[in-house]
Amino acid sequence: MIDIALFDEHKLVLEGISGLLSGITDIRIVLYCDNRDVLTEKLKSMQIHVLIMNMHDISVRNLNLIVQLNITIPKLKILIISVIDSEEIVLKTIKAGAKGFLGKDSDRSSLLEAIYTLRNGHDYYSKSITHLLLNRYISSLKADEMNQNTDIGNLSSRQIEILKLWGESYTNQEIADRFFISVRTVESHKNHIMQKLNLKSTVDMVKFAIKNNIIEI
Amino acid sequence: MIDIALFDEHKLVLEGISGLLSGITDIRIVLYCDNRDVLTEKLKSMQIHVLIMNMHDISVRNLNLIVQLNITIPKLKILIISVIDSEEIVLKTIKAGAKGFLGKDSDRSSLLEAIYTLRNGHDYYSKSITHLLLNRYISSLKADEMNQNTDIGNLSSRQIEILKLWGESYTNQEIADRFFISVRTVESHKNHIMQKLNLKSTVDMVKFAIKNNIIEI
DNA sequence: CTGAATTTACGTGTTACACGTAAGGGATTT
DNA sequence: AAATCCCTTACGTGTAACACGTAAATTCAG
Repeated sequence: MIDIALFDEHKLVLEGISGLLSGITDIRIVLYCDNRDVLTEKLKSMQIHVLIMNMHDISVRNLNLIVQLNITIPKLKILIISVIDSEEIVLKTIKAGAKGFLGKDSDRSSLLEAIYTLRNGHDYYSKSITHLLLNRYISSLKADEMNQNTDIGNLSSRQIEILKLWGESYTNQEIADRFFISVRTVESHKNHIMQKLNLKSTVDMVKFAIKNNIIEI
Repeated sequence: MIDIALFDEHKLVLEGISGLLSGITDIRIVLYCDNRDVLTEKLKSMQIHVLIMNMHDISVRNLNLIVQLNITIPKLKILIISVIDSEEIVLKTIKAGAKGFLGKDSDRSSLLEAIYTLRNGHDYYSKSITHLLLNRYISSLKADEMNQNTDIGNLSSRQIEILKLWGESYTNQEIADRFFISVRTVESHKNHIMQKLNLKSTVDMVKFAIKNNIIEI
């Protein structure tokens, strides 16, 4: 048996969703709520599996509600329903901690699917959302590839070694000790790196090293 | 009419795919190729819409082939078929420039769907691939969120201003001039930032600033 | 083998950082 | 009203890092 809570500030929507779920034997709606202020308190006192929440807009209040619920009641899975399936709203709600999102392409069967999926501990996104996220991811993958391949190859292996340690906040002296060379030599290496890459400052050198996966953020 | 090329080093696979596509009136296989060395030349001399390529393994040769084809024949859409639908192979082929990927869950109808989708200029990924990519993206989104929210809020607006300029490789003197304050004050601000955030070096300060979107890479 | 690049290193002057100290202002608390 | 906390400003002093030039030994490729 799955216990559901419904939250929306319009009672009509509550009734509509409620109707869609009537007749399902293993789904039970145990809370209807149209008041944001009492929602958290009520949810805290009950053992609810899935909260279905309608997102009319992407207000900070809504996002905060999701974040707060995830903190106070981690077991509760939040399923978002929204007619607005813009990238922004989807990404922000997921980041806030929603475990499912039903876009405007969803029907009764995908609602049920989503509830069962969330109950089983997995995420659920309707088709349109899936496409949207996927496109975004793919293009970010491709963008990644574009931004690779600067001229790390021009640096010698020694120079990269130095850069790597320096990028982990070692002092020149520590680097010198590690390689059994003089501090002045470490300085020379860094000078050469700066000249070779035409960098103006050490800040730029950090950025370069990060871009080229020489150091981790 | 869509013109297709098939590439695989095993002739059996070529015949198998060919069989799946026979009887489709608007799809025409115009090139069967089992030899990597002549593939590019033949493709260059023909006007082919979709290349179907079987990926037995994720070798550099295969990935390079995709990259090279995308450079020399940009109009050509590459559709990958593979029984290995590991994350690695999928991500790498997509990054290399493949426009579609059919995992082991695919059947004849999804092959057709993929061909038409690619011909229309869109990407196509079979269900298992879609799930795989989506999970990866979602977890990266959530990881992002985890790594956010360090204690940027503890920095005063003045301190952030200083950090921002310094992160763009301005010298202390330049920053001082811009704000009509002493160089020593700029130093003080940076000292306070380091103390407050418990940073050991300026390298760490750059990393902090990047993590918290104060400066761009 | 020869020229170019790498690795090593120093000199000298400037800039940045570390750590402490401190005064004045604004906001909040007691 | 006084005490407290934080922010902004600033200095003193010593150390570390950087800028720029120079240079020798080594390595590497044409």
